[in-house]
Amino acid sequence: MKLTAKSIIRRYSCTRSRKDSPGSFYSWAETQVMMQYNQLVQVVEINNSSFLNYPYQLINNPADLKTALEPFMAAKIIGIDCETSGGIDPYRAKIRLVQLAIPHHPVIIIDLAAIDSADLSPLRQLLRGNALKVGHNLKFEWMMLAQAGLKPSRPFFDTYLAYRVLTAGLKCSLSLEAATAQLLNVKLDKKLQTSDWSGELTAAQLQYAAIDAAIVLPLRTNLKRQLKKALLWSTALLEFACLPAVAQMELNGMWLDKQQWQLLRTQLEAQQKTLTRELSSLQIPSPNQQICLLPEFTNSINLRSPKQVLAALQAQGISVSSTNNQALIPLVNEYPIIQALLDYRSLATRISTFAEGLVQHVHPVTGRIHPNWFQIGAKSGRFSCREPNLQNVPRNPATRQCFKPALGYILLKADYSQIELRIMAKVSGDSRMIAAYSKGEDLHKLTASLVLGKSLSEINSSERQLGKIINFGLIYGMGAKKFKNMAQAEHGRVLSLEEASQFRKRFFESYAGIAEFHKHIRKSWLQGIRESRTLGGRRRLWSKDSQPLLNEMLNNPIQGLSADITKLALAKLFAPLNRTGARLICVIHDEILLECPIAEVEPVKALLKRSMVEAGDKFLTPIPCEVEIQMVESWGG
DNA sequence: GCGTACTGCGCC
DNA sequence: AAACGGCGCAGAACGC
Repeated sequence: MKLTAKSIIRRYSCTRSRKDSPGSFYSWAETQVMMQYNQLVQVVEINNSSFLNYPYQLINNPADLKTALEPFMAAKIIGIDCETSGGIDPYRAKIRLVQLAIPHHPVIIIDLAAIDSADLSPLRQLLRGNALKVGHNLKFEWMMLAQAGLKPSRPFFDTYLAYRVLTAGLKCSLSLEAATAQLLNVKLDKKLQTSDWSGELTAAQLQYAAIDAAIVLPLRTNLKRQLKKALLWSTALLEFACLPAVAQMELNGMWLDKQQWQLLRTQLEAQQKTLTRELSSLQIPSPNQQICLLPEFTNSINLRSPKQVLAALQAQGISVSSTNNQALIPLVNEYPIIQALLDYRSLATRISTFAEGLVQHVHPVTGRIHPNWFQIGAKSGRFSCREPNLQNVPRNPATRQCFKPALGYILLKADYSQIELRIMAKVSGDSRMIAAYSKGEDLHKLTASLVLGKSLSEINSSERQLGKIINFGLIYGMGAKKFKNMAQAEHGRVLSLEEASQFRKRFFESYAGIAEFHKHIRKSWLQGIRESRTLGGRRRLWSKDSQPLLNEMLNNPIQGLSADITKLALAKLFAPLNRTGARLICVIHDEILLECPIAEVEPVKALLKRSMVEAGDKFLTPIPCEVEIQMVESWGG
């Protein structure tokens, strides 16, 4: 059906009138309407407010604090910012200033160095109140205030997260400076951000501090309007609701058994030594090679250099064009040295990135690992994690067994079962998938049976594994060639290109709903649409100078909704979890890790399951959502 | 000597 | 033309 501009706008307004709530969701058809609308509208916002000078009041004694906060107690919306001395690590830095802003009122700057913690109760009460707390990257303020015994309560409006929700997929700075320049046409001077906040403060420093708290209020107004206009309000609310859980998780950190880790490291290094000897036959090819019997004098290559490895392999008569796993795995049977090479490289990664790298992030104060969690780290809406990245710790038991709960605690490890396949079933409405899930059937087995033309009961575990590769590859648009390679590399099954494309064809014949879904997305891709939406309404954009890839558009609605679901679960979990002794310590996309006092396992387990299932059901119904929870002594099980 | 792009690989 | 997607990290290679 062809839509006119007018009908798109009419249908769009209809969609917009839905009630906004965190995690409210849209039908597939509605997400299509949003996209078409956004193709029509170009929004230009200009605001010339001047924030060069902003009135403020410095508070440095208890009596003034009480008086100064009185107008804030009745406020519904408060701008918040903190300045810290001694860095930005919540376990080592100290808050120097807390700045609070309400409209038409001087900013209150509270000097925490001058006021005793016991005299801060008016501030504590204010932050615990129901007012909306607005700030830029509130995860930081939340952690710092929590460490000072001033933990702020919901609701929050984080202009940093809001700006990311609005611009997901685009390359742009998310700093307060960039956001105000872009959205308010106000140029902030951030030179003083990293100045010394520990001694006597200058008027310029105080002025700077005041502006940062004040500016987030008009920034919020602007962002809220744009979010609503772009139908991103419920996504933003979901992020805001999730924020305190993320901040708390970062403070909590995760314990690593350093002694056991050191033991593992020693073993890995010993293995690496053995492999190095096996690989000594790989040499730098040279036309007039000298034969030398002592390995330490041979011109042996650097095994971590792709360039040298490639040359050495080719010199041995092995015809390869790349030295990555994909290219080398098919050759392991033919050339034993290739297996040794692959093992060496795997060990090299596990030693440098993990054995050596990870342990450097154990915090000197807490003895735990506190990575930086980025709530919207990925264009799809997924989390990312840095310094260190706990989302890519090797799965092998010896590694993960070093991650343990604190004394008196146990780990609860909760997984969504096959969440992305279930999401595919939901968004495509594929009848065969829906029927299979409602009967509790195994989708990987089903796929294997459909593609191989066998009955379900005939499928063995190896064939099921092939089904898994097919499911996860083909739903995101994998081509026959890559599928062939993958089947060989990860499953050891050698397919001809014809067989591979035959399997691929059968897959899409078997799941006509998925084929239809792909066709639909392909169509909007061909139309040049530069955005993708999840059923939660979350949006990913592509900038004008980058052509969206079809497969990115096929993947985004699935991966993005998975993120929506996990975030809704975290938002639901946060408050009730705080009434227990359990702590959120890690999130790996569809997996949530809690550290739980042994005495509280049963109620916490029930709470965790309920939060996750409710979040899943909200988006997946009628597809059942399954969550598996394990109680374990370590992350390794 | 320093910053950046690339390769390769760990996870979901 | 480009053909599973999403990350972060380490080391080598290269350009300034």
